[in-house]
Amino acid sequence: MLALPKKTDYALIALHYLLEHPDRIAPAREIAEIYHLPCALLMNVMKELQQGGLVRSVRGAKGGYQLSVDPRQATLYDVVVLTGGGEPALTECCQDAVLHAPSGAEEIRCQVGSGCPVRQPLRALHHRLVRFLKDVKLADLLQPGYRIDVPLESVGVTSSSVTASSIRF
Amino acid sequence: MLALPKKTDYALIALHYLLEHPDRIAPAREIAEIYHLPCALLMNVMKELQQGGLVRSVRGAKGGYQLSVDPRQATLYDVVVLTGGGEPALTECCQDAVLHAPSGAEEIRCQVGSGCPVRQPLRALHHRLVRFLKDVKLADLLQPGYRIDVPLESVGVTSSSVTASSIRF
DNA sequence: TGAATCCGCACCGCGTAGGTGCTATTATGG
DNA sequence: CCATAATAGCACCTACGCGGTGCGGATTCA
Repeated sequence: MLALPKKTDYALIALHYLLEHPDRIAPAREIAEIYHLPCALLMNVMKELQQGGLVRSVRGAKGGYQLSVDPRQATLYDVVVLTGGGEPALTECCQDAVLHAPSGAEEIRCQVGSGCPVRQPLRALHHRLVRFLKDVKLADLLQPGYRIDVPLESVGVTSSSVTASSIRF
Repeated sequence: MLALPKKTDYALIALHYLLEHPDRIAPAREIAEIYHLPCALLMNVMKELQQGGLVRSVRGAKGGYQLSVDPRQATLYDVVVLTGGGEPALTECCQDAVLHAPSGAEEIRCQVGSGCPVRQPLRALHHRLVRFLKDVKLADLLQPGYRIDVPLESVGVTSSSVTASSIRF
C-alpha cells in the first residue's frame, strides 16, 4: 500500500524516453522493446497520457508519440492522476468529490460520520502530499543529472537549504 | 492508488481514542461502538498494533487496550507499517528487500533491468516519503489542536516558516 | 494496396483489501 | 470452581482493481 501503480512507472519511463528524444516521433513499440515492457500495456498507458494532453500522438505508419508539454511545467501529479485513475486520495474522506461537494456542505462518506476525530488531520496530510506531487516537475524527475540529496538523518533540521533542482517535500 | 488502507484509518481512530483516555483500559468493542466501526475488524487492527508494540493489551474481563508508547515518539510511519503490511514501497524497486539485499549487490526485480532510467529518481522520492512519514508524530497528528497550515498556493515559496508543531514534508 | 501504427473497447485472471466467524485462551467476579 | 467477559489466533469468504491480452477499426505512409 501507499504505492504507485505500475502504469505510472511505465508512464515515467516512456516520458523519460520522449524527453531525451524531442526530435523523434517515437512509436510505443520502440520504447517497449528498449525497456522490455509489454508493448500492448504501454500503448494503453500512452493513450491515457495522450488523453491527458501530456503527449501528442501521430497515427499511421511512421507514427508515434511526442512530448507535448513543457517538462518544467508538467508535474508528477499530472502523471499520477492520469495513470492512477483520478485524483489520489489518502483516504476516502480526502476524495475530491467529497471535498468539493456541490452542496457546499461536505458529504460524509465513511461510517464514522461527522464525529471522526482523524478527518481533519488526514486531510492536512493529503494536502501536503498533493502539494508535494505538484512540486515535482517532470524535468527534475527525469533529467539524467538527478541526484538524491537526502542527508540521511538530518531530520529535525529545517530542510530549507536544498538546491533548486532538488525535490522538496 | 497512493492511498492508505482502511486498516490504517481505523488504527488512527483507535489510537486517538486511547490517547484521549490514558487512564482507561478501553476494550475494542467500546471504540468500535462509539465510531461505528465493525468491531471484529477493529480487533484485527488492534492486534496488529499490539504485535508492533504500539498498544498494550489486557486480556480477560475488564480487559482492553492501552497506549504503550510515547505519542511524541511513535510516528505515522509505524502505524502504516503495521497496518499496511510491511514497509511502504512507492514502486517494486523501492522495496526494503530489494534495497538492502543480503548480497550487497541490489537485486533488480522489474523487467526493465539495470538500465531503468527512473529507478534512482523514484528511490529518491521514496526516501522522501518515508522520511516524511517518520516525521509525523502521533501526538502531532492526533492532538485535537491540530490545524492545517497550508497557505493554499504558497507553492514556490520555501516553507521553512512553519510552526514547530505542524507537519513538514 | 499493403504495412505500420495508433484507437477504442471488451475481456480475463489473479492478488489483495476488506470483512466475517469460530474456537482457544486468559482473567475477573461471584 | 464456574460463568462470563474479553482478547488471540486462526481460517475463510467476497468483491474489486491492477496488470495484462485481444480484436476490429481508423489512419497514414510507401
